[in-house]
Amino acid sequence: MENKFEKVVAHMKKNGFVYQGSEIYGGLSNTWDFGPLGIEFKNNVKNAWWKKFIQQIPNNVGIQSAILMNPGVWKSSGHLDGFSDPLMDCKNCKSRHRADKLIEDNSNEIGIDGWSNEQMQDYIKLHHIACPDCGSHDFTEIRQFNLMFKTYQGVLETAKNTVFLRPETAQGMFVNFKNVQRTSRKKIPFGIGQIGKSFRNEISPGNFIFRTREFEQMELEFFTKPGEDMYWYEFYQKYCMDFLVNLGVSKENLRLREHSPEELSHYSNGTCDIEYNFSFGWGELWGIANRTDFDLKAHQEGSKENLEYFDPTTNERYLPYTIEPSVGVERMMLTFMSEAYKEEELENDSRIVLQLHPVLAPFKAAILPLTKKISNEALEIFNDLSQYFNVDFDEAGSIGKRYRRQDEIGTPFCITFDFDSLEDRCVTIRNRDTMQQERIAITELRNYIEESLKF
RNA sequence: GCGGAUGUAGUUCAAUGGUAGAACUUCAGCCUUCCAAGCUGACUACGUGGGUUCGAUUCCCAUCAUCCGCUCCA
Repeated sequence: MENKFEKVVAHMKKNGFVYQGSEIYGGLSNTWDFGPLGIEFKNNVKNAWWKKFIQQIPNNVGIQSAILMNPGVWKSSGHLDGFSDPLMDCKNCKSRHRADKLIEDNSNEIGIDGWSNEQMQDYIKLHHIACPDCGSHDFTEIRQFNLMFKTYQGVLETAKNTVFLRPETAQGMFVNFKNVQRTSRKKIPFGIGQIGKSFRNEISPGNFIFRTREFEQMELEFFTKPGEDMYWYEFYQKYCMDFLVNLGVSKENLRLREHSPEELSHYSNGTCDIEYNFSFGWGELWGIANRTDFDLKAHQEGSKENLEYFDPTTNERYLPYTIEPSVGVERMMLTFMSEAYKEEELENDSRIVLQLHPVLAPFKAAILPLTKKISNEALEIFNDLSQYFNVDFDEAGSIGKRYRRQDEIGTPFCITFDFDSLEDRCVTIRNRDTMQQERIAITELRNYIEESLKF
């Protein structure tokens, strides 16, 4: 098990799942590009989520909102104020600390949220709060780190046309709550989901694609009647967990961790994380939060628009509560990849196998002519199957070598076209995980593969 | 952002103050009738920019990137 994470990372780089961003220019810190296999894999992860969270739940619908939003959105959501950290460095030992945490950890002060940086700085001086690492009292001034990317809409760079790249996709659902409810005619409880990029100026990103400043989220905002929120909160915990398990993540490597009251976000009265046992430690994968009516209320106040839901059966008006399962696409990719990566010892050699669920595999099958002499005939199978699935065609090297190549990139089925196939119109299909082979008619291939894609 | 480590083909490793060698991979050709076979050949590297020097991949500085800690979170 040693350094499994490194092995997985090396494997992804080597096979063109992921490249260093802007590599030929020396890279750009913390940016990663997805290669041919990586984007297939990523799309499969997203499509699997969409299928389970939008397509198969009758009350859920999807949207795609703009990354750039009116700055008022971020003012109301609390991101403009709450998404920035007051940091100070210890001049003696060079460690970095959050000023507000220093005060909270070293005093009985509570509710210092509204304090200005000067107030916090003065408080720390006045109460001789020391560096927790070295005990020194020699801090730099507080510097504000805003976690939101900032840019300008229009060619003038003025404060007035400052806009932000969204730090989460969730607000797109909240601000469209009325639009979606009206046009989709959904009744509470219903959900709005979205997959898209978000941007956060993390102080310290890292662990490969686990934490990047540009990342992709899959978020569902599920609107419930107040009082029914806890039911759905628990429902989605289980639903998310099942999603992972059904796609091949073992239960031992998953755990549910409830947030303590102290670490709850400003918007939440209940949050739990599904954590995965990455080789670098347990890491948060999926956050399921009960956001109450915080967001709709905030936007109702900020926009002066009435966002209440009218319940036609009871004639009640209320602001719904929101249950939010929120997950990062890249983290989920890492989870599936870590889970799938296996090194197997065979009789005389070994193989690396990616035991990805067929739904997630970049190629669903590879068509392999036994020799190049029958490539053209085998190509017909490729031409047929590629109408329905992403499939590969490989005629280079020995058949054994080609099996191994496909094993390494997670292809669940290898279809070998041999000389008998010319006559009997059957092929050998070989299963990646069992290494069992069976002979089936070419006309059955599509059904055979399709069966494996149900989950 | 701070501290520490690292930086040579796609990968893993060499060598050298006189501009680099191999294995595997990849590609082409020959061969090959179901699990990394063989033969022949080919492509490909000193992260970037300065400095010292007659000359730098090698020494020095800066920078960029990666990894590990601090921190944070989907």
